[in-house]
Amino acid sequence: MARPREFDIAKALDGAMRVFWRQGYKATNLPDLLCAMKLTRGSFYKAFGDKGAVYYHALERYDEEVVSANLAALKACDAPDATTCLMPMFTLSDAADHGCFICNAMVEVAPDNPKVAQKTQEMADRLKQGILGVLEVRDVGLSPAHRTDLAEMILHLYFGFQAMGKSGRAQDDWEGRIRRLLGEG
Amino acid sequence: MARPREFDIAKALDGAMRVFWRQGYKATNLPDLLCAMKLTRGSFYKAFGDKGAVYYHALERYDEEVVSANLAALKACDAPDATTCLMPMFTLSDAADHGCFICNAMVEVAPDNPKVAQKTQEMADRLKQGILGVLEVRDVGLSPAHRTDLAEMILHLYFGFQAMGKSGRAQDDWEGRIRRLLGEG
DNA sequence: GTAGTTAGGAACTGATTGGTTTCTAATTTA
DNA sequence: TAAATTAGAAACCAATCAGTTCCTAACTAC
Repeated sequence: MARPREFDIAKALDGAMRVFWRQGYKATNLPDLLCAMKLTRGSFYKAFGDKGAVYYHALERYDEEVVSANLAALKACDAPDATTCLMPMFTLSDAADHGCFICNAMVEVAPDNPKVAQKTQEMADRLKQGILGVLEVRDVGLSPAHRTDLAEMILHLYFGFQAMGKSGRAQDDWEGRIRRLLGEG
Repeated sequence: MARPREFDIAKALDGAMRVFWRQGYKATNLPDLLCAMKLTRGSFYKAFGDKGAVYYHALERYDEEVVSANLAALKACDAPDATTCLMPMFTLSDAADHGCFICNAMVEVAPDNPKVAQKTQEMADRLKQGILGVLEVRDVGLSPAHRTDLAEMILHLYFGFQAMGKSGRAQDDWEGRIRRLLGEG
């Protein structure tokens, strides 16, 4: 006894993810957000509550889509060396030329939003585990502690890379660097 | 034949630097900014023009004060190993528990402000040169190209470290990692 | 058909935004 | 003393902000 929802919640959140990813939280106003979600104000507030809630859901979708796809690619890689598998993380694709949503959320939103802070940490941990998995399958000579350290360093390199990318800095030869870091030179 | 300015421009910009550093550009409104600069609206607009101009000046002051102090410390360090000299960069002091202003500006402002983008790149380059200086005095066995690569990696590690720090993540043993990265283990 | 829920659109709220103007009083140099 | 410039406070501006309300129309299940 009710008219069914016409828009697709997942698709709407996809649009929200994209616009928050590109513009950040504060810089995205309601009209921007509604346009990206293809929703009107009424439907928006009835379905999601408020802007902050949608931002969190957008983070969740980034986790489910982008991060998961990233992890799957790391896992599926069959190159014999770890560097080759990790390189895509250090190639700014056209689709992601606005940086990494996790990094953006950490810097802009996390400091005064504990829920977002925790979510970004969880996502960073997932990435780290993915990197660790790549190392475990290959550089078997390393001690587990050393391997964890390397994964953490690559994760930090990744975030630093993403942050600097947002200033438009030209990117350099990361393959050689990662290779040397992992002793695969 | 004119009443002299009573407030200290440098001190006012210092206050602006602190509040922008802590809160970011968008999250800092005029009342916040005026309070931090200890200025009234009238004096503010007459002396500086607008909020955006003050943000840029705040970045410049960060460069002159914080970055310069950082570089001076790197240069003055007399420890025999590079790691010991670089470690302070990876220790979040109380004074800077809101991260690194350069990193914040890169992520929040640089994407749609070319002047800020260029300034952050210049500041990052200064940091890199400082790191490079530390390496040049010590690890003389390295080739120049390898040394530049290492400096760039440490710079990226630093920015990644700062970004992740904003999510409140507990910090781990960076001394061991840097030491191993530089072959000083 | 009717109850219940949705969509879409528009109007509206109260608060806040960055920025301007206008006033008086103070302080300087010539 | 007179011209010039500042400080400080307040009122004011138009625009924008997130969020609410109200309306009609559409749709589904009972």
